Amino acid sequence: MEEQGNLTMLKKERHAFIIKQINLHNKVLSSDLSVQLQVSEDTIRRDLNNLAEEGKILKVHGGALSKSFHSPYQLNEIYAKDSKKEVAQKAIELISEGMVVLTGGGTTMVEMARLIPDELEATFFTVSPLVALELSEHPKLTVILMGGQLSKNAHINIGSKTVTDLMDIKVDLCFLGANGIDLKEGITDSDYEVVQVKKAMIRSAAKVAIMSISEKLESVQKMKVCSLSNLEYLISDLNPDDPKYTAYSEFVKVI
Amino acid sequence: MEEQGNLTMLKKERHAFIIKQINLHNKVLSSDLSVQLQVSEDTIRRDLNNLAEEGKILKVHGGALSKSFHSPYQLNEIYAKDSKKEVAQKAIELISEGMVVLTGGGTTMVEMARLIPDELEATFFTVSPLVALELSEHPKLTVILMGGQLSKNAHINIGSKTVTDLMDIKVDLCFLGANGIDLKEGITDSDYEVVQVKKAMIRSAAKVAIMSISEKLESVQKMKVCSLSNLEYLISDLNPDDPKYTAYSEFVKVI
DNA sequence: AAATATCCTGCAAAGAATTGCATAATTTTT
DNA sequence: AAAAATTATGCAATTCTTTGCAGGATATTT
Repeated sequence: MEEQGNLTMLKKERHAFIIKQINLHNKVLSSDLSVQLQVSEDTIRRDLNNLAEEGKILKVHGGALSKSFHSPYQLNEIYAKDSKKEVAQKAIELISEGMVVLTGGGTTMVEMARLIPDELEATFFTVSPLVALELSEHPKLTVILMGGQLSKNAHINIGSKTVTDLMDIKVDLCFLGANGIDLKEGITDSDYEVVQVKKAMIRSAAKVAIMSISEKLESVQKMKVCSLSNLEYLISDLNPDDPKYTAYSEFVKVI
Repeated sequence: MEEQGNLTMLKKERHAFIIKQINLHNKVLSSDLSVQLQVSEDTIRRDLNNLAEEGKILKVHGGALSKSFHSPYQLNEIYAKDSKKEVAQKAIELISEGMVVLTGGGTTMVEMARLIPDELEATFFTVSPLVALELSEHPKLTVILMGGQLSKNAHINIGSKTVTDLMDIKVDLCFLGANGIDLKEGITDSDYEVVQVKKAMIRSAAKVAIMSISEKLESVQKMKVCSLSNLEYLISDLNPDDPKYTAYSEFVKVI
């Protein structure tokens, strides 16, 4: 994540970087940013003031904090692990204005829902009630929850109704979590009904992105969802040029 | 859950940590916090003073206490919750083994979902993702979430998809919240799309029960959902023989 | 009432923020 | 394309905050 070397970094770029850091770690220090962005602390402070005026961060002595830090929900809130946030952040960068997106469930997906910038206008279909609720906090998104029977464990909607309803939609990009990812076996999962829904989701999407923390690479579950060739993107917390990734990069865009 | 290792902890972070501890244990000791947060007790005391000035905690000799037991506002909140629990409990008593039930959204409905006894085996349809998630914690229930577009405010699914899907189901009993209840005007609500969904829910149900805290009696909203004659039950926190209820008891079973 | 623990006040050092100003970069106008 | 206007950046001097500590005051316990 070397934003340096680029001698001219525009103010807006720095702002974007700062926001990203805050989303990732919930806080930033002026001193750190000064080093990372190679500008004086004065400039950083001015940046932080700008962002605070825009209401995007909470400026405090020494740096700034995520706004959600102060929200009433904060108290019981358990923040996602940084690696999940990283995955979520990378995923969001694939979404562009006006897109129609379909998402599965899981904590990484919930984290993604939280991190979507306020300016983005898009349509989100989801099979997860939890993701739907999180997305519904967003000011500009249209959120459509696919109905169906609730799975006890995965907290997503399943069953024939969900599958047939998915046949009626056509989306630009589908984000899917995965329990198993393997070079030969592709994407695998352990629950029959969940697999059916994931398959239907993939059929409805022009492009599919798998989001997963790197721990799940090289693991295989009982049932196959799809092979790697069905995928467009593989998003994990790894660096795209990580050696663990090279074999995969022949089949999918690794991010 | 140690916040250390992070060499610089900002003041606001400490405050957040302290609040979290107080919510967890109802009290904190300055000496403990000094160790946990790796700052001098003086700093802790200053933090506690800050938080006390902001009215968030109650500072006492040796540390601080949760304020929640002393604030009249909190008491009201708890009281309001109690009356909702009462309504929810009465509603549950209408559900019998094997029934197929349909529910709307709202805090009372969520409360009901929590209180359903573990032994009950039944099928629940709901238009509320929140209620669905709560119901899915139950060991024996089958939960089906009706899909649709998420309403920003009411947190229920709305739109034509929801309405047409509701046409396909037939349930024994439908539980509905209400914003307005009035002898002449019947059940009323303020949002067009919400009203459409509620009407569809009523059409799908053999019997309809309105759940509402008594404050909402004698209030009228802009749009009509149905008249009292369409209802089977009216459930509130009032006693069935309360004088406020007598007029209603000619049209519906008051509980 | 003596011993102990906790609190408060003022102080000094370190770090952070602000201000004004000079300089450089960028955009707009000519 | 040059000139002018605007905006962004870094620096130095000043001011403000935060923090830990010392010593005295105030509680709390025994």
